[in-house]
Amino acid sequence: MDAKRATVRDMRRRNRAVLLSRLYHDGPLSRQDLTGATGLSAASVSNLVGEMLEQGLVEEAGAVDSDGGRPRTLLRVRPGYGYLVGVDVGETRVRVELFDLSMTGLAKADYPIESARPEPETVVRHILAGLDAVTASAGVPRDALLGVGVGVPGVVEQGESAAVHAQTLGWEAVPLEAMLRAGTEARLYFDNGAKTLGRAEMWFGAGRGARHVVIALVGSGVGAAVLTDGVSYRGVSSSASEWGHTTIVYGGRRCRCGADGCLEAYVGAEAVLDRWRVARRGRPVPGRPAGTVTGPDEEGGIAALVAGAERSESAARVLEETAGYLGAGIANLINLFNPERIVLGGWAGLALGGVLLPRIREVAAAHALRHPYGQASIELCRLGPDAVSVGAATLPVARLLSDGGSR
Amino acid sequence: MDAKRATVRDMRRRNRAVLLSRLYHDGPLSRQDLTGATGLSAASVSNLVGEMLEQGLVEEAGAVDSDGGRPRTLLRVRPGYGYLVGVDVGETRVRVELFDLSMTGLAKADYPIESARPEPETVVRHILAGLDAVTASAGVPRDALLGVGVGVPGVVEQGESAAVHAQTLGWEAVPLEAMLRAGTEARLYFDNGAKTLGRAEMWFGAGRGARHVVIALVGSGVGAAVLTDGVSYRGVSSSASEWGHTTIVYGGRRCRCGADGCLEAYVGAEAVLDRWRVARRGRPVPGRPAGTVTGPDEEGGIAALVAGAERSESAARVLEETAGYLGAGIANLINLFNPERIVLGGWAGLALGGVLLPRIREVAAAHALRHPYGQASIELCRLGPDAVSVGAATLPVARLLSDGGSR
DNA sequence: CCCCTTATTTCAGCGCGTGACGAAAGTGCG
DNA sequence: CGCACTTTCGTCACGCGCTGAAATAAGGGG
Repeated sequence: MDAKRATVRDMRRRNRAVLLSRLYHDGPLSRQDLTGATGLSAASVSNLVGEMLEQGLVEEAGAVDSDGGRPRTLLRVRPGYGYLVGVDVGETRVRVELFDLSMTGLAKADYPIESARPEPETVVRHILAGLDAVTASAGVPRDALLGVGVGVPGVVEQGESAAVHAQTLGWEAVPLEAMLRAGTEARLYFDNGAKTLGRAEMWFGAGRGARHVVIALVGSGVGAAVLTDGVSYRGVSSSASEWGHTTIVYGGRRCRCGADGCLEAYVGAEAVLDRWRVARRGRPVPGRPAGTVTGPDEEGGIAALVAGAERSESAARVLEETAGYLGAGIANLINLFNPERIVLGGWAGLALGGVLLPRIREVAAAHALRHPYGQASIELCRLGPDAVSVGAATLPVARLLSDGGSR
Repeated sequence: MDAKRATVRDMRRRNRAVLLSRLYHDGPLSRQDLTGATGLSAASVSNLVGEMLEQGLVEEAGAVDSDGGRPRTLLRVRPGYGYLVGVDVGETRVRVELFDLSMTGLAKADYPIESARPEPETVVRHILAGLDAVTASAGVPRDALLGVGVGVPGVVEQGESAAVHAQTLGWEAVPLEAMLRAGTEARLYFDNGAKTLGRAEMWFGAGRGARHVVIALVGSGVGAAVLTDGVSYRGVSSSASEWGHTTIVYGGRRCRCGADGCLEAYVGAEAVLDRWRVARRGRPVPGRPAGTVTGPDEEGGIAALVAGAERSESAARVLEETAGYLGAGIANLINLFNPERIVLGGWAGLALGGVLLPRIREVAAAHALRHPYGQASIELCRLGPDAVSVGAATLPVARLLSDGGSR
């Protein structure tokens, strides 16, 4: 509604941003290529690139013949211009990983979390320790750190200072940004872990090249990230895309969120295993709402279910039903968001999708409207669940690119 | 991903756009107010406003005392600078309406559609006739027409030339833009009718002031429009927000779209009446999928249902169930889009919402996650269903504002 | 009528992209 | 080996557009 005014400086920043993003995403390019790709005049490209070369933001990267004439010198973003830290706050461990600008991993530190409901202070301590550890081990000085991205399980309320609501950790409005800021001067960025994974997939995985992608993640929980032109959709406070808690079976199974018939209560890993248990024994464990029966080894359970499909009729039936719910849930995403591509991931999503993908596509086709379905492809994630920290580290990179590298 | 370069001219266009939008939406303002509101320097505001005054885009509108000093002269967008036409292609009639820039209706023409599956040519002929009729009757010359916005029932595929897919009209990829362009030189804009209604509600109705709104429309069909900062969310080809065909009861009632368990098959007007019929007779008409039983007077039926709630137990039950489905569907919107406000409308939505709104809020609260629910208010549309043409006419206005009025 | 306050306009200054022109860096042919 | 040709890249004068400072306009009060 209210765009902000533009000054002559914003223009330069923006043009630097355009050039820098182009160089970053589309590999080494010559100045010539850049004039064509961005529409800027050769003079401006030369000017802007010269400035960025001087600042060490970009560097020359060889040359390529140009039949007959002066060879083009290639340019790329200089990986060593700055470093990023990506943090993955998982339910069982905190991972802190250091990257250079080319997203090459340089160091990594893991801190296991014992409690199912860890104190925020503990997590903060782990993150700060990891920050020290990875920068020290790679010999990266503090002021070369462009920023720290943190992916958390739960809702990140972006605002003056980011706060986290994570039901699974028992966190309510934890002022994570303020807490971390007390211990470091690095620029901090926060987002939901599923969304950072989506970012990673978008930049380096199955989402490459698409403008409009929905990443659907299925693990113990179920979430989604909607990404348009590289930026993720956020509502009023960024708690958007709570796909797992949309109603898909009105009046159906009780979900751990307290509502009935959530998608998560049917296709979340716990829920799938619980449904399998019911299918084998004939009836559910009484008095226990679905989803609370957390096995010590859900991953093994899902693997067993997938493996058992050939021999066991109950396993096959549960899988078939899961494909049904998942396909309908994906059809909902297609109808609501009309994406170019749906990327299914998460550890359970990958395990189930590996065998169920064709069936999921069929069900989604039956539930979605013909037209949007025809424009969407359904694929599996290419990066593993470890990419959460990669995606978190792209948060400062995105900032750098959209700022054009202004300090 | 790839923003476009900026030149020094883009800057001026954008600053004009910022000023113009401010003036348009926030009523008469003085130059002084504008400097504060936009961040531009007083010199630039004066310069830009002077230019726009000269072009007749804005005009002075009185003055207001400023304790002790020179009074501020107020400025506003000049309503007669240009004129808009909004077209509402409904299922029973084509309405063509002429507005000035302040959205004051100047002339109107309706053309009934007899066939349930009208030929595109017929509709095009009506639109062109209406265009002539309204401009002639108001004495607006052709070159004063800023543009024509058309709202259609169905999916608008934006592209080189807009095409329309409207299942209810039996239209498949109708090249409406090309067809109209053959008969007029006006600038043409197309969007789904529900979305244009959402735009109207956003600019002049219940969405005013909110940055992030979802408009949920319930009539015979069910649709939604997601609006962020005044622009509506579109997917790859803008067929986004097909809320009515998201699955809410897995394996449930057959919908006219062919899938099972769509929201529309429960809360669409036809579906509600069908459910009521079933509730009264005890069983459905066999062999007839739900939703195809189009009564001649659905509106009367819904009114009767609402009125009958006090006496008839079956009516009360059907209403209660409807509130449940609608609440769950709205909760899905809240969870997925995390809006600031949900606006329920459409003729059936208003009729049902009038009595069911408190109950719908309760159900939505139970189904949505606490956090996003807490940030969303649920309200009723303020403008009637006739606002489709108003919303359609805002399409060219939006273009004017974002262009800063450059020719 | 003069002074004070506030709003608006004027003006010099500066940043920025552009087009034109020229330098740089190769290739191919005599 | 040198010259012509091709293609890429850098430099410069120019015009546009925003800004801050100073000047001017428009009232009110004494």
